[in-house]
Amino acid sequence: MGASLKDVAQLAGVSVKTVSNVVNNYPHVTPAMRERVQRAIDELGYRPNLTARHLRKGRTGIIALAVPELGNPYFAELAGAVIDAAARHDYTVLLDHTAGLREKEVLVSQGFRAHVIDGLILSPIELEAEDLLGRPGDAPLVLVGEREYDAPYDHIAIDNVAAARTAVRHLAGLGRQRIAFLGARREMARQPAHLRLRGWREELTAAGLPHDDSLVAATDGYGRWDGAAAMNALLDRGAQPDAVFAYNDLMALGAMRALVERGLRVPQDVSVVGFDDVEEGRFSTVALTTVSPDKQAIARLAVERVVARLAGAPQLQPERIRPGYTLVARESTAPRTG
Amino acid sequence: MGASLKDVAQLAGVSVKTVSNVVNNYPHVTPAMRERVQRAIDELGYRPNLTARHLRKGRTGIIALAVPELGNPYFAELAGAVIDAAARHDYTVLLDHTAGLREKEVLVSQGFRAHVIDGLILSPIELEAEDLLGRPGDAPLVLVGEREYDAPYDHIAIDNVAAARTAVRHLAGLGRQRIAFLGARREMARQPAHLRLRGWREELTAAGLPHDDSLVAATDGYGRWDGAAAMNALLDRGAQPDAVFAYNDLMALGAMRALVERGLRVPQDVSVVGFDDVEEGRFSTVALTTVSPDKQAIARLAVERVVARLAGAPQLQPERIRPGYTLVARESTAPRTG
DNA sequence: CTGAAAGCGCTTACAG
DNA sequence: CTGAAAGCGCTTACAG
Repeated sequence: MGASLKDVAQLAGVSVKTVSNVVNNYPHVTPAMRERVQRAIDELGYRPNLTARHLRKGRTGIIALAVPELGNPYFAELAGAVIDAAARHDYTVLLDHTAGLREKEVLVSQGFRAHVIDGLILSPIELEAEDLLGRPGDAPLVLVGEREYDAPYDHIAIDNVAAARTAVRHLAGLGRQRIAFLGARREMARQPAHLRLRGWREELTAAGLPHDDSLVAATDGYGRWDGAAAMNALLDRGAQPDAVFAYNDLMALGAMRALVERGLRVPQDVSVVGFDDVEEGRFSTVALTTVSPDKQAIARLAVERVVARLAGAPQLQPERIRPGYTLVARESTAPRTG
Repeated sequence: MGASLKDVAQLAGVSVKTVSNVVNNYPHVTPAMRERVQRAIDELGYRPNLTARHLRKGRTGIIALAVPELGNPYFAELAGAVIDAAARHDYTVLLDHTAGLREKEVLVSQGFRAHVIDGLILSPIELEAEDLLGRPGDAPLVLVGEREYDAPYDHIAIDNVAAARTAVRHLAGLGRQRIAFLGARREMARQPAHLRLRGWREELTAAGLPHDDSLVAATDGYGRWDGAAAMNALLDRGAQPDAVFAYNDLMALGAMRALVERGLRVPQDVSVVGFDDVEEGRFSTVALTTVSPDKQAIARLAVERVVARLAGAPQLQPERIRPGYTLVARESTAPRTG
């Protein structure tokens, strides 16, 4: 049991209000009074009970972040950036992961831990727009990532179509003609890879290249293993790509591994481009070319948006915000010289 | 503004106690009463205010986890496992990272967010035993990882000396004679690599191999870049190792990258063993041999320990708990055949 | 099985 | 510049 405000007030011989003033650095307190109270605080080892404060103020200073999978370094790096950005606004971060399961995403979006979180940043995979309809509570929700919704919520995401086109253009510029796409899904409509696949298709057309659907590999997940499996499936059915654009770095890395195992050389035989710019791609034996979204900006904007809404920014319209990205060319798409 | 218990009670024409009984699934409530109350709850869209509950009960159901760096996949994977383990006990996880900075670790260990977290799991890098002395508050603290302290706290960590010896034994068994260690620090006493370096030294002795200090590379950090830099430094000073045991997988991966850049082959010229078994090592072009700590067990045990202390387990002595580990041999230490 | 009331530890008008 | 008092929304003995 720690000491309470009342205990401190009693020891210092003042009212709780005065102690509260001191604790909260209320300016108009005489130095003598401040010192007297501080002495009592030190003596008792008093620490304010934040829970009581929360109840009283209706705010906790905690925002939740829910990502699909912390094992994916993209989300781990993003989470780190969100924690830092939140700290700059004196917020702490409650972290949850959804495994990309709609059910879990719904649970989270409906406000898990009601009243203990002031706001929520969610990176959904399978969530549908209708799931967002009757959100109870008033904790602001900010969406992050490549899924798009017709829903009145802020959404922070780079322009995935344009970014994908940049990647494909890079490959086409290298003279590659049979550019595969790894990471589609069976039903395409609203899946995460949707926009990147569209970018792939658009840019192929722009480059005057046919888009051969046998060069598209569908997967169930988005990890290294899925990338390797998709690559193998493609090769097994005789697709013979000379380049691969993968949904993300993890899949690209898995694909590279599969290529090497089959005796194909990267980049000489097959060029590879990923998406996310996770650190690991910089250190793979063949360093990975990738689309690098500005993760710091994504994290910062998401947090700022939550904070602005909490500050009651008047008439803040739900907005689609597009942070920047760059194509980082590395060894996996080095021009054929040797 | 959500509805309160009182609002529900009023609408249902009962006392708040009765509503509380329903909300908390108190068994002795007549079905008719339960239904009446439930109807009022539904109508008002009532959701209990957890903050108030927390204040009243003195518990929040939140435990904090502080790791050095989420960008290190080992910690990201561990964090994921902790979140899952905590969920099994109905706890949510507040996540923070310390960058391995003593100052931040002290802050965290002193109970950041007092009263909002019920307990704390901390993986320290630079924290000293004395920093743990006058911990205020009574939130249980469980330590995790390779730093060891003479302090009355639970500590979950695999046997780092034995694990390191296993790795070095594996290398020696391959006939390697000049086994380098990557990841020491300038002042060795209490640094994280301490125990693994000791294991390296002990096993070298046991194997009848001299331990040449020129084969030990010190680093400042523990990332991929540090591993590459340490490897290069070692090679630059003409050390000529035929094997490398790195403090962790990230450093091992960085070292492999450096070796390849210098035209050295892994494993033919230099065998490499890491530590952590992060998924990325399974997919590197040369799959990485590693010591694999049982992360699930570490996470589970840490959470269980916090929960047990919160449940007021009587006379629970602070304990050092040692989860298991295995050596996973992969391509980076394949026997020389070719 | 249900109700009336106190209290968790704060903050904040409202006085003075 | 400081004090007395109400109230945030729950839970929990204590009665009945």
